[in-house]
Amino acid sequence: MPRAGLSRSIVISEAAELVDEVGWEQLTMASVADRLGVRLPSLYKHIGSLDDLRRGIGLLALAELRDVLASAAIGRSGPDALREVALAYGAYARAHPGRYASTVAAPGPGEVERAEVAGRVLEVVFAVLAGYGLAGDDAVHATRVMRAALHGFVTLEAGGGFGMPQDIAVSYEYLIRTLDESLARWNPVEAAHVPPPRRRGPRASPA
Amino acid sequence: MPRAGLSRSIVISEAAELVDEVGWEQLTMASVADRLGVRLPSLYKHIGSLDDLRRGIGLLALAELRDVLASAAIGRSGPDALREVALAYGAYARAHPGRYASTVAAPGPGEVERAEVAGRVLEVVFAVLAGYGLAGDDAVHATRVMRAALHGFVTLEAGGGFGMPQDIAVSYEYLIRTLDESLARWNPVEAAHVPPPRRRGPRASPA
DNA sequence: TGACATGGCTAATGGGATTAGCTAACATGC
DNA sequence: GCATGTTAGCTAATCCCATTAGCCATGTCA
Repeated sequence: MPRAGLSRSIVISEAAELVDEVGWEQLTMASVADRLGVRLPSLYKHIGSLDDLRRGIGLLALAELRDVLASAAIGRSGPDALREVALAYGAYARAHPGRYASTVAAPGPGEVERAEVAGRVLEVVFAVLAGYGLAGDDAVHATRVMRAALHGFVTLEAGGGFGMPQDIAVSYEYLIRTLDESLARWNPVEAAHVPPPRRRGPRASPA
Repeated sequence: MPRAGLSRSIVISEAAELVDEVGWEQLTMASVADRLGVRLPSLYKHIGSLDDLRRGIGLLALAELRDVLASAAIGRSGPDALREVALAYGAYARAHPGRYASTVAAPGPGEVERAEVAGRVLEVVFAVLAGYGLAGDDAVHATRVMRAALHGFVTLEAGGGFGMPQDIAVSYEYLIRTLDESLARWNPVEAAHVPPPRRRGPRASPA
């Protein structure tokens, strides 16, 4: 029985390929073993469990995503940077639907490494927002708005949620423009709109 | 052995409760059977399969969501309607995370009923957009932008994706304002921004 | 070369989905 | 009230996947 020459990182990359083909939900240890040409239990020499494998893919994907976004942002700023980053984000999600899905789960309590990588993705976004003069609380809220919009779009697209015949790329351009205008015109939301704060008492600044 | 008095709709509503408690991914026929106090195979007298059950929950949730949104929109228009609908959307997703997750999957080829209900949700959104003077292609693109933003936000929130301490409700207000401004200032994206059309030749109007 | 660590394997366990087939409960017509 | 047919819930059985235990060959390294 010749050795297959596996390793944790090989298993994870192969699983990442697989998950892009069959979907995040369909990932099984059995299918990964099949693809690697080994018996199922052999994987446990490299991977602790299916959950462990999923976390590994998530980590890989987050790192890739950060690189992709950073490359898109490099040498650009303001609307230009926003647009390129948004396009790169959408392109990554489309090219790697399985990996992309893996990036969503938040880091659990013990997942220091993941929190770190996720933080490096945030850095890129913050850099883009800095081009709009946003920082501090504003940047946090703006990041959420931006992430929500991009993530929601690619998720719905991947899920086949856009049934109408209109061109999806055009819709994405509208989304980017919406974000651009919002960031460019950013200013505090009126306190009146905010529901009564649950804690910490009323806040002087809304962000 | 007294009868349990089950029916398809009872099983589905009970499963919907369950899925709100344990999460969409964790739904199993076994746990539903447990909760209903019957043996696992008994469910198959009412439900075709786990997938069938999931579809049933999705249908139920979509109908509920439509009602919730319609109620929020009633008697309002423009920014007011937008805001109330957005808040209702977020409230539903927070109150029923499992059900909400079930609404995402697009109707498959044979799922006429689901497509119908989903269409009725869209009607509500279109009504809101009409308050901004949007119709036709514009309304389709605007709907996608709006859905993407709302869906992305509640999904990330549910997934624990917002780690920073800033108030999430405030971020949501920023999101709503972003949408409001975008809808109010809606106009065609410049053709230059749109990547070369893949088919149907170049389009005169971008939408 | 020989001992050791380790990767891949077979066997076994446990849980969930699904199907087949039994039987008691209910409805219905007499 | 009783015969009859339908059907809901049950047990038993099958299959697939995750995970663990323990065997043994491979490769390393003194």
